[in-house]
Amino acid sequence: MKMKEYDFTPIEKKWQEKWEKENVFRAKDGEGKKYYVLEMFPYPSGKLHMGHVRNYSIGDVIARFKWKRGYNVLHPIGWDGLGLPAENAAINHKVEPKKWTYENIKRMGSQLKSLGLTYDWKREIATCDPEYYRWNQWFFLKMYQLGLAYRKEEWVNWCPKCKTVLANEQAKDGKCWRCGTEVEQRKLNQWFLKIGDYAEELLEGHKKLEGKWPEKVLTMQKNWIGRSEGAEIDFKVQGIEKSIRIFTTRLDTIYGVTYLVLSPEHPVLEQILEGKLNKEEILKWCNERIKKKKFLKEEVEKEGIFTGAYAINPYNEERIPIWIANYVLMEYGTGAVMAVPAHDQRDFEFAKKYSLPIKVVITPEEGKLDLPLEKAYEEKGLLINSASFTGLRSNEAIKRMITFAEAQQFGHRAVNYRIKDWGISRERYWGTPIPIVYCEKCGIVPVPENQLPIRLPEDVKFTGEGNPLDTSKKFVETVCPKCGGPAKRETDTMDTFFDSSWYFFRYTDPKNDEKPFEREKAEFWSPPDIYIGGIEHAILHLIYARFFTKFLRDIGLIGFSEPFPKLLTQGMVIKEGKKMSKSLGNVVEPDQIIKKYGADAVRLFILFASPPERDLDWSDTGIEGAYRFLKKVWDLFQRNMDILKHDSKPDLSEETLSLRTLTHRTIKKVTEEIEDRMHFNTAIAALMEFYNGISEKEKELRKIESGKAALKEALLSMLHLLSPFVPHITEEIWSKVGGKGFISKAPWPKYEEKLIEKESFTIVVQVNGKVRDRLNVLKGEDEEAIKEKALSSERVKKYIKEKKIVKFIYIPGKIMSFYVK
RNA sequence: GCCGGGGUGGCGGAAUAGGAAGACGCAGGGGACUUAAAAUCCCCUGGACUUUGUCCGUGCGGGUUCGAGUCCCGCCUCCGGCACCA
Repeated sequence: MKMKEYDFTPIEKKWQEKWEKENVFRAKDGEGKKYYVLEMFPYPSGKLHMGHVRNYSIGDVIARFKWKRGYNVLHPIGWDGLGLPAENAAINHKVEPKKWTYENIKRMGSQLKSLGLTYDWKREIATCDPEYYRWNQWFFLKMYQLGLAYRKEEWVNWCPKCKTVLANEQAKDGKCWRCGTEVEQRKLNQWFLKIGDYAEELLEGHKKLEGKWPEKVLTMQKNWIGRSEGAEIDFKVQGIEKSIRIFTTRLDTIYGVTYLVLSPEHPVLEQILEGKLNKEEILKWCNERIKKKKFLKEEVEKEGIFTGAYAINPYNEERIPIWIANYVLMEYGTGAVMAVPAHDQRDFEFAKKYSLPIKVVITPEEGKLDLPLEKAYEEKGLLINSASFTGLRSNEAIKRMITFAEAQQFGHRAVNYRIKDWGISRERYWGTPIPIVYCEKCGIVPVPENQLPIRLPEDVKFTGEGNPLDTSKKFVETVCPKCGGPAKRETDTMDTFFDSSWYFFRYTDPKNDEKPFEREKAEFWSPPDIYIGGIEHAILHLIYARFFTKFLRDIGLIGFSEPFPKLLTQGMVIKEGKKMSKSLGNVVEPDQIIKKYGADAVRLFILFASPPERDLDWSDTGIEGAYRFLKKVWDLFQRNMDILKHDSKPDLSEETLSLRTLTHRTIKKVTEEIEDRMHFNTAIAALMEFYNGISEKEKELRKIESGKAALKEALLSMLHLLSPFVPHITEEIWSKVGGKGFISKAPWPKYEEKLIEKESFTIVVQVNGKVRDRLNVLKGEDEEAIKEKALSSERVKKYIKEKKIVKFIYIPGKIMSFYVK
């Protein structure tokens, strides 16, 4: 008999077409038990990379598993279509961003389809579609009404090459995240969202996510939000009315303050320096620091300058000098710091450099400080030299000192956050236009809702300099919605993180042209039951989306607060321990691999090689192994076609029992690995063992009727268990053996508990912790009988001899342990 | 510096609640089939030794326990994040 060979190309094409044509994976609003699988949508850069393949294969296994478990599954895909590369393409290759983007979407869409993913393509969205970004504009207007969106002049990171504003996180280490150019500081009018208003809630919400999000991500977010408790205290300035407010977490050290320090950008400087002879000199010094201060890689040498002014410590009325120093940040706290050189290392270094006094006010509870100090003593301890607070422990002193400040009205308890408001303005073209016009008469005027969307104009010039939107007269020149007079449009567009902060709701109602989405639909599907994506979005995207969800709740569009109750962050795909990159020349192209081995083999390998959260080392021989396995599976089914078509029921006859036990154990194992742990590598390993077990017994069992039935049960179970991982080959075999409909939707197999219980066990016998023998024991044998067996074993006897058994432990079904002396 | 997460054969990884360390796969070695090769199949594959078996072995050093890759204490090291945050 000549067997048909495994020829994946036509098989994969055939089933991809069938699935699409017969609308197999359409999510149905409002029906049955729902399951929403979400993967981070891709930026349409032009082609799929292995990271995408991994991300979407993981999601697809879950989606297919849930379909087979009878769920109504929403598994959508879309495109994070706006962003800088489209514009760079326009500059470098003279292609319009729109054309470039949609061509990429088309190409990447067909790449995704070649992987056999279960997306509901009817729900495909693209953020660059005016029908999508109009809702960005709509949300912005709501935020503006609520005071959540506001405009202010702010120092911003400016990339001189991209000629754009960068968020702090896009300016890592002082370099532009895209082009690597050194970032400069500029002061510009910017639009901001008050994410700071939600800082506490964002932190509070983590409690619900514990155990469901990777701890790493939660910690990163916590650090990012950076809550710290302390007090704000006002210091009067001698000679002027104004006082300077500082924030401190160590109020217990306030008797050790020997000077105040202001950030070079501090607004109070103008007043303090009024009338001082060297005012200009000092301001010039400040400006120099502002320009270069941010994002320098190494720690900058501390530098300062005396203002000539003095402040009064409200606790002891002491007169202390006011300095300006480069180590104080304007964007944290109040931009002013009380300096306690004895108990803060930074102040200590500064005080040493400029010969400022160092006054010890905290001493350890046990032992003594060596004086003079060689470095600051930053620990908490007992207060000394602190008037009526002397002798108190730090924590108690802080409490009492705050109470004192509040009673005297020069200070109060305060909480500070590191997280800053979200600057969304980008001086760019390929983004969502901010729906604001500037009227000479009326000032800042929001565009009325009925004028949305404000579309991106097409008569723009891409020169690589400045904002292309400024070059479109048609766009810029408009009329004021309020007075009808001439006005100019805002030409800044929104940060693309705005687009990705709510796209997962749009999937639930993607064609709605009256609202962003229907609440009923959004709430039927969302929140997504699982969200899968790269760890690189641990902070920004995931915090913005959480913030956005709380905002949507506050305007009544949804009724819950956390968008992603369960998060799976997958590791990178690397090769030989290194990140894949063009410069290293170690990029593996999904297209070529699919062509050579087929989508099923690629999926199988990528899921088998490592658990999802770890980095995955791509291996050219590993993919061969996956392909080999599929060929073996194919052949196994080919040569057993007769059995599979035969009508039979497995029984409990003795010679089939071990295979039947293996079958049912494998069902259990694979089910749990997918459902509970999402460790697909071990699920696949179990299936390979299953294959080995079947092929070992195949010949024997084919000879008897009951054996054929057991084989049939095993083979069909295997086919179902394999199908979420390798959907094409299993669909093909399913159709060959006369399976009804699509295996993709046929019910997942169930295991029988009674077949999983083993008839006999191996009991390990240890003497003094070392394995000395293994006993075969039947189910139901009692402890005494087993013990007797163990003690009569020659191997065990040898080690016990005439020694005394001091301790004896028996763990049923596992181990027996003797401790002898 | 601070906060996370790791470290198991030649390699990717497994061991889910403290109970047989190394499942499964890759690579390697040997054999079968073949004129030959590919493909396929079978066997071996942590180390050492005095090889019916014994001892050692999960980054290092201690500890708890009948029993530790797993728990505790102290280090080393790699990766990631944050970093003058008052």
